[in-house]
Amino acid sequence: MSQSITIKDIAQLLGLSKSTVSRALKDHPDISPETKRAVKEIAERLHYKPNHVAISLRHRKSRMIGLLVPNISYFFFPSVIEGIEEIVHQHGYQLMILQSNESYDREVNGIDTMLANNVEGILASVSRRTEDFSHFKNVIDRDIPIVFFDRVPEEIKADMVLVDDIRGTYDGVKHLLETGRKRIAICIGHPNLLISKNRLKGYKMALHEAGMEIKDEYIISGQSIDEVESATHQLLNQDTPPDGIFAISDLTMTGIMKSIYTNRLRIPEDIAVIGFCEEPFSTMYNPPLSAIQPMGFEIGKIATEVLFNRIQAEHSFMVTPEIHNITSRMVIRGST
Amino acid sequence: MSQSITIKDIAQLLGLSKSTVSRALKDHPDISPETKRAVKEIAERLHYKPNHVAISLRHRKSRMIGLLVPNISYFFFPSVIEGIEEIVHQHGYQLMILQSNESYDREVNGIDTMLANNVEGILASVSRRTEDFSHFKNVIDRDIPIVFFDRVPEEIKADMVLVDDIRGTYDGVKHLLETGRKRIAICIGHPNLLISKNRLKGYKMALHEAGMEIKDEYIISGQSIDEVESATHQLLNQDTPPDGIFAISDLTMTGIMKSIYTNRLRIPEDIAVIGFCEEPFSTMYNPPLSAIQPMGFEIGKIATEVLFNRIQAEHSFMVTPEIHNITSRMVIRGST
DNA sequence: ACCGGTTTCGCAACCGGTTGCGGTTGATAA
DNA sequence: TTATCAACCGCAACCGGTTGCGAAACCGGT
Repeated sequence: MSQSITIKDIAQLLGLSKSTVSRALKDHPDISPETKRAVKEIAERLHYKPNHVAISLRHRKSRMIGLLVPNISYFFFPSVIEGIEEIVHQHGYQLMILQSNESYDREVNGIDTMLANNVEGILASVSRRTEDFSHFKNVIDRDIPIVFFDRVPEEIKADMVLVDDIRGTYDGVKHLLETGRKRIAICIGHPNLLISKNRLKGYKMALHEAGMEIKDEYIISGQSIDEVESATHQLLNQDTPPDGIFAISDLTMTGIMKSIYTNRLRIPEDIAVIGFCEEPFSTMYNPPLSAIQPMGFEIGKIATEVLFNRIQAEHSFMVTPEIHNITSRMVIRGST
Repeated sequence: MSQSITIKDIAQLLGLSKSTVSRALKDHPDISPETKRAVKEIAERLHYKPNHVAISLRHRKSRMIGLLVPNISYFFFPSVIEGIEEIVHQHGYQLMILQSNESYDREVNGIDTMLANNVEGILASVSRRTEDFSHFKNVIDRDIPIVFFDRVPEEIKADMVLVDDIRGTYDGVKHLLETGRKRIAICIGHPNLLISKNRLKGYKMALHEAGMEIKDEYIISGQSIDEVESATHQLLNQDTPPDGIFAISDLTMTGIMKSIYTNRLRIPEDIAVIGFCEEPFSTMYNPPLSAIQPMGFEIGKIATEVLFNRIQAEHSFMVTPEIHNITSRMVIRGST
């Protein structure tokens, strides 16, 4: 009972050849109805399950999509993955998830194992430490469709799906201005990432448009909750502390809120808070936060749809890559 | 440039046979040093990468571990996955993650694809809707090691790794009692799950030991944040509302806190809160929560270590299954 | 010159399915 | 009776590696 049963077993039991069994199982017209019935019945009875590995080897196709993410912990990416899974399963594919953990080596490694496992397409969000993108060029050279999302490389020609970073930040900061805030700070992430640059750009645009000065001491950053928390602590304890703050991500938001709590500031009386923040986190705080929803679920869905379009298209490399900007939604709650 | 290069390509280029190339690449003693050098050099130059699918087919081994979880969204499971990945990668294996999304069919399906992909071992946390466990028996019959964690089936003989649910809840409730709370409520999850039963048991033990009555109206439940929130709302607005509440999980904690916030109750003056809650969520609330840390990271690590022990042992089915209880850590913060 | 032993490599089967092509059988038409 | 053709099925190669076994080539010893 320990070995799984194969086409050969069925063939021997019925005195047929492997080929006949194989064809019978997939309703090939060359096979007589009686043979088909017999084969299918015994296959059913023995719980025959085709071996994906063998099929993958023969067809050079695996019905698997590779997903490369920096991490799946806590924020944002879980939502993206939910969106991805929905589409992937609609197509009868499986998802192979690899985490880079923000390590360049593991990212390269992950791409390698995906290729070695014959994935038919790749969804990727790059590590913040990645500055050499040749492993991705490799994928493209091998004609394997790849779609980047959220954290995208600037210099690669491929499909991209991302939130409208500039617009989202611009809207958020503008909303702070409209509610009367005069000293608005921002906390950004790793400067390597395009999203950091773009979100900072949106911040500056909004301030500039309002004729306000951009002060360097109101621009802080951090890679972890703790780093953000202490950076925020410094920010809040300077001579002219900000009266509004924009958080670039769920992670930075957490650090900021912790610092505000320990500084016993009242929200929104003392300081207003808004930023990119995914459900359900924005409503875990007290008061619930006004937020720009990055809509990870939609990003995942759209990126996967784009990917399947490429997979199904012939000569996908001929089609020019597209950039999809997802417009994020701003929800106003008690923090502004 | 689009096709990946194979052992055959190298063989032809050097006028050797496939077998010689294969052996040269893995330093087989039968091959002369010069041949090895030549083969390795050209393999390097052509970026030869062995095809995992072919190897998997031949060896009936994939160097892949299958992970089945209800979902990877938001709470708890991401931490577990981090722990799992650490060990899996230490062994040079890859992780294949499947989500059941709390659906029985998708759980069965997920197990099937894992088997079809020749995973060498399975880590599983069952869906709350699962009541028939024959798909797991299947795995065991095929001699594929499987380790359950957190949400484990009661009637299957296999290794289990779980937090000490009874003890954790007992400790938490006892702590509420020690800080003077008299009317302690609990919010549990789906009654199908052993963890719900056990955690409820710990709650009753603590109350019983203190000579206190167990009131049904203080035992609420919910499957989603919204359900928990409205159940908590009812709980808090009855004639004799509780002055302490225990949350069975991060998810229920979120619903409880939302309800407490909207009811404008003060923590811990009006009501004390404690429960199973993973970092960093327990510190996102205001005040930061006293919590029993389920230690997902450790669970993942230990479950995976147990699994690899099984994989490496011969006749793993001979060894009697073990149950590993992880003692959770209680951290007291501002909410009690 | 012959024998035994080592070194080095190739043949072919195998893992589990898939598929082009060719063969056998029986019925039908000429 | 024989040529024709469809219906049905098997042979064998293939995907990309792995491996048992045998063989050729070369060695030194006698």
